[in-house]
Parts: sequence; C-alpha cells; structure tokens
Amino acid sequence: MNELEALPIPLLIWYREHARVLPWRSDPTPYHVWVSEIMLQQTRVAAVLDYYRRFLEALPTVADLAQCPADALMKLWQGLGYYSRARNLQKAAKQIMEDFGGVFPGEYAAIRSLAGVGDYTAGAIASIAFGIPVPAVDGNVLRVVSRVTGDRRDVTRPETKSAIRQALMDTMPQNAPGDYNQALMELGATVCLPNGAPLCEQCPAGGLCAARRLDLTGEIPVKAPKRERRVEERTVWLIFRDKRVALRRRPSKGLLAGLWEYPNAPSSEPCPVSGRTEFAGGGKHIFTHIEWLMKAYTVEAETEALPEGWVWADRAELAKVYAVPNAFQSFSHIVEEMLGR
DNA sequence: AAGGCGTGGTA
DNA sequence: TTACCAAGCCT
Repeated sequence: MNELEALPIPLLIWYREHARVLPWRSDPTPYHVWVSEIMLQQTRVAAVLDYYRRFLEALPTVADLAQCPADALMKLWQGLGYYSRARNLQKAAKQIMEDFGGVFPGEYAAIRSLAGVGDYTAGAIASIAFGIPVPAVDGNVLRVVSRVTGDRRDVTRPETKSAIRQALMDTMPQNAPGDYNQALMELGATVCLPNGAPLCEQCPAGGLCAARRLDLTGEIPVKAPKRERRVEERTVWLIFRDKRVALRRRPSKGLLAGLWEYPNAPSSEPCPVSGRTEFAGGGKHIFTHIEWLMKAYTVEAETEALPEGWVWADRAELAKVYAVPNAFQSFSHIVEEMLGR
C-alpha cells in the first residue's frame, strides 16, 4: 500500500480548501463530536443537520443527556432511525457521569468502552476531539483506500477492514489525525463517489490512484452481496374518537423498540376496538431487512375504552410527546385530517 | 459471525 | 420502480 504514504500531503491540502462548513466542525468539543458521529452512523449529512441542532439545543451537556427522560430523548430522535443509537448515547452519558466524573474521557480505550462507540466512532472522536493519531475507518474510507491502493479484497470482511485500519495507522500524519480522517471521509462523500461514479478529475489523489490508473473504479470497492429483504403484510388501524387517535407502545426490544405506533397486526386480524370501520388506503415502508405492505382502516371507536397500555393522543400530544416512526408516515395525512386543528 | 436494526437520496 | 447504500454497532 505504497500509495497511502503519498496520500496525506495532497489530501490535507485539498481538505483545507474543500472542507464543507458543518455545525459540528465549528466547535469540536468531545461532546459535539460524539453526538455528531453517532447521528452520522449510516446516515447522510443532510439528514442529520436539523436533528443535531435541535438535540444540542435541548441537551447542551453530557449531564443534560444523562438526565433526559427516555421518552423525550426518543422524541428528539424521531425520524432519524436506528433508535438504539439514542438509547446507547444516553447509556454512555450515564457511564461518563458515573465512571469518568462527568468529564468526557480523553483516552482511546476509554472512549471505545462507551456504549454505542465502536472502532470507527472511537477513532473519529479520539482523532478529531483529542488529536490522538488513530484511524477512523468508515464506508467512505474503505472506498477511498481500496481504490487508491487497488485493493480488490471484500471490504465487508472484518479482516479487510482490520488490514486497512493498520495500513492507515502506519501512514497517519501524526500532527493532523483529525483533519486527515475527516479529509478521507470528505473525499469519499464528495469526490470518490460510490456506484462507479467517482469525480476523478477533481481528485487530489488522481495521480497516485491505482483504481483510476487501472480503470477499476467500477470494480472497487468489492462488496459481498447483501441479504434479501422479506415482505410482511400488515393491517393498520387508525382509531379515532373526539379528535384523538389511539396509539400503543412497541415492545422494548427489536424493530422500532419503545416507539409509539398506530395499532397494527399481521393481515386479516380483526380490529380489537369496535366501531364503524372504513378502508383508508395502502402504505408501504422499506426497512433495510423488511418491507411492510400495509392496509389502513379508519375506525370510529364506539367507546373510550382501549386495551391495556394503549392511549388516546390529541393533535398536540402527537406532535410533541409521542415518538412515532416514519414507517407510518404514509397515513399521517389521514390522521391530521381526523384530528383537525 | 452473521443478522438485526431506519430512513431517505439517487441512478 | 427497483436497487443500492450512507460518517456502524450490538449480539
């Protein structure tokens, strides 16, 4: 991987001119970097911006995060996905309060020990917030490095990630690890694009890139195929009474754990609440590993009574209190209409 | 170690 | 529309 030795200088020069202005870069405290890195896991910058701003406004310190009611935290995370990230974030905040005296730890091993912080995130926080020379190997970095070095190994394999991490460790510019890690990711996000569409003419590594030289940018990175998605048919009941809608909490483990939802069940089950029922339309939501094909019915409930654990939510509560995942978004216009204003 | 875990942008 | 997949981690 000789190319990696020549990469830092041109890449750092490029980064200092092309780095995007992002909110977590203006004041990179450990807390800011940490929150941003967790939000950015498997998530695009554009999707994170508003969540990051609102999150820091509501919870400006680690202590605030540690003390935040779990439901309020989920409401802040509503719509961002991968909700265990938020639960782990709070778990780690409590670790910091109890095990580190409320001060964000500044050593790699301690950072890596926090809930929800893996190899990538630990490297990102350590290098960006503390200047510790360790790599931060995410999907961007795997793509950039495998292309630059012409590495045709399967980048989804742990051995490949480990080897690339070590190669970066050996060539890390000791005086600018945070900028270097961010530069690798920035290049991957804006120039060394996936799906065989890199902008090699704009790339500061164009002259030393093996994939470009050998015309292999369409072949690298090599990735094992992903598992197929299964389809689940579900019936969703939008149950109304007096400008309120029925919600129930999802189980505390598994998909969309702990969030609120419109009651639903595998297809062909009858609604457990009686009332005038009318077909309201279909909906589809695609998760990474499941596709929900939904049929929605509106139900005008005959009585106030609801099964154990279900609640009635009015318009304001739906907006401010209950975290409902975007999987049900295709029915939100119906609910809005029924709840009035 | 292979599968579970969200959402939205893009070709 | 389908398919890919993005600043991954946990079990």
